[in-house]
Amino acid sequence: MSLHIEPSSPDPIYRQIVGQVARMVAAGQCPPGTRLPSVREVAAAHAVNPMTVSKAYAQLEAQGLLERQRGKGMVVAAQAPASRSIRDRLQALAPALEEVARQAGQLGLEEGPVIEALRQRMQNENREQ
Amino acid sequence: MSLHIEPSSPDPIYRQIVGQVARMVAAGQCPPGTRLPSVREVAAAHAVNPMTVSKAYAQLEAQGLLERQRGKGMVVAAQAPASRSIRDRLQALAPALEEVARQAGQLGLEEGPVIEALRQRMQNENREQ
Amino acid sequence: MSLHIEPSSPDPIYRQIVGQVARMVAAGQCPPGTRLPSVREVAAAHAVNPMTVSKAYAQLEAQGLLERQRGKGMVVAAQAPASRSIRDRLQALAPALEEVARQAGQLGLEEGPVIEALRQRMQNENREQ
Amino acid sequence: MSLHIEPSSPDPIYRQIVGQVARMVAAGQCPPGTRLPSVREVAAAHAVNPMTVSKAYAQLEAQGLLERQRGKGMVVAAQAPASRSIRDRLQALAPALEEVARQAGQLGLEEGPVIEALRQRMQNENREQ
DNA sequence: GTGGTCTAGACCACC
DNA sequence: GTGGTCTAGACCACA
Repeated sequence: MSLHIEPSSPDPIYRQIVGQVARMVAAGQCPPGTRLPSVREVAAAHAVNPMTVSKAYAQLEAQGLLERQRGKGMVVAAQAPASRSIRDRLQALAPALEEVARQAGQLGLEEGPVIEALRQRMQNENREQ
Repeated sequence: MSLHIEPSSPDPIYRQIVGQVARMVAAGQCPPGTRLPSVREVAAAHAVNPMTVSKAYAQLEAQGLLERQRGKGMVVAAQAPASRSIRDRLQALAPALEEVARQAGQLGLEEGPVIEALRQRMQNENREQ
Repeated sequence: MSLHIEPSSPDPIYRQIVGQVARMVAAGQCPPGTRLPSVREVAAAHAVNPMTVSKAYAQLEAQGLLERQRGKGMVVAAQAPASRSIRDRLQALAPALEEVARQAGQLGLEEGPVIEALRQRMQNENREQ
Repeated sequence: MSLHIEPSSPDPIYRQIVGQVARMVAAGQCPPGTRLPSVREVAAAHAVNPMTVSKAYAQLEAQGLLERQRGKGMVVAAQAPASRSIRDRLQALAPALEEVARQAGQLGLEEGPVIEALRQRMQNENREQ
C-alpha cells in the first residue's frame, strides 16, 4: 500500500490520493481490513500537509471505501467492493476512455492508430511497474 | 462548427471550448477562413457567460489558431496549421492515453479488455456524429 | 435560508451547517435552485473561518444536495429530494428518536411522562420560531 | 448488568459505557453493591481496548457512582443516588429530547407524527428487553 | 465576485 | 500512537 504523489499535477494532491486508493481497492489489491499508512506517515513521506492527506481519507470514508478504527487508523472497509469484476472495473475506466474517444473524433483520427498508441502506452506502464 | 459543452464537467468551460476548436482545426475539419459562431451565439446556445466564451476565443487567438476579422467575428487563421499529420495529432492525444494507461494499471486491467472497450467507444462516437 | 450556529456545541460547526441545510432541503423549505449564502458571507456573519463553511458545502455537494455553479456559488441541486414525504422525514429523525427511546429505557421511564416532556419541548420550539 | 456497545456510533465508546451505567444506576436497576463486569470481561466481550473500559469505570468512580473494591472489581457505590425521582430522570433525558425537537422543527414535522413515531420506538425498546 | 487548495500550527478527543 | 477540528493567511482558477 504505497502511494505515488505528483505535486505538479493539474489535479489536486488530495484527489490523487483518493483516486489511487479507490482503484487499488477496486482492483482487490487491498482486501478489507488492510491498514492504510497513517495520515502523519503519508504527510511526512511526501512532504505534504497532514490536513491534505486527512481530507483524502475523509473523502474515502464518506464513499464507504475506508473505515475509521478509532485510535488505530484507517482500514479498507468491510463492505468495500473488493476485487470487482472486470466489467465493473472497466466501468470505472469509462470516463477516461470516453475522453479519448471524443478527442480522437475531434482530431479526425482513425481507430487503428489510436489503439496502437494505447497498446504501446500500456506496455510501457507494465514495464515501469 | 458546433460545440459541445458539459457544464458539470470537471474541467472548466473555457478550456472545453479551447480544446475542441484546437482539435477540429488540427484535424483539418475547419479550413482557414471558416467563420466561428459569435460569442453571443455560443453563450446563448449553451447558457454560458459570454465572458467565458470570449476568454476561450482570446486564448485561441493568442495561440494563432483564430483571427479576429473586424465586424465579422472570429475565423480560423490563415496560418493555422491545418490538417496536421497523424503523428502530430496522436501526440495531441497522448495525455488522454496516458491517463487511461495509468488508471487501467491501477485497476489491474489487462490490455485486451481495455482495448476492446475503447474500440466500442470509438465506434459509438462515429455513429453519433 | 439563514443558518444558526452554536460554537459551543459538542458537534463541530461544519456538521451543524450540514445538518441544518440537509433538513431544510428535505423539508422543502429550499426548492431546487435556491441560492445559498456565499462561503464568505456565512463566515463573516458567524465569525467563522471560511474553510469551515467551505467544508460543509463540499460535504453537502458530495451528498448530492447542493450543486456548484462555477463563479456563482452553491444552489440546491436539481435532483435534491425536495419536500420529502412525512414518512421520509420521520426516517431522517429516526436516529434521534432511537436515542431517546434507548436512554428512556435505561432510565426506567414510562412512555407517558417521556411523551409529555417531548410535547412541551416541541411547543417551546414552535414558540421560539 | 449487561452493556450494549456500538463501535460505529458517533459518540465514543467510553462515553457509551458511562452513559449506560449512569442511567441504569439512576433508574435503580442496580442497587448499591451490585458488582460490575470486570474490565477484561467487558473488553473481551465487545472487542474493545481494556483501557477504554477502564477509563469509563474511572470516570464513573470519580462521579461517585461506582466504588473500587480491592480484589473484587467495581461495584455500585453505597452513596449512589439510586432510584432518583421521575422528574430527575426526565431531566437526564432532556438533551436527547431537545435534539429531537430541534431536528423535527427543521424538518417541518408536526407534533402528532413525531410523538406517534416515538411511541412506537419505545414499545419496540420494551419488547427487546 | 465565486469556491478550491494548500500550508503551518495549535488544540482536542480517542485508544 | 491515531484522526478531527479550527484558524489565519496565501494563492489559484473560474465566471
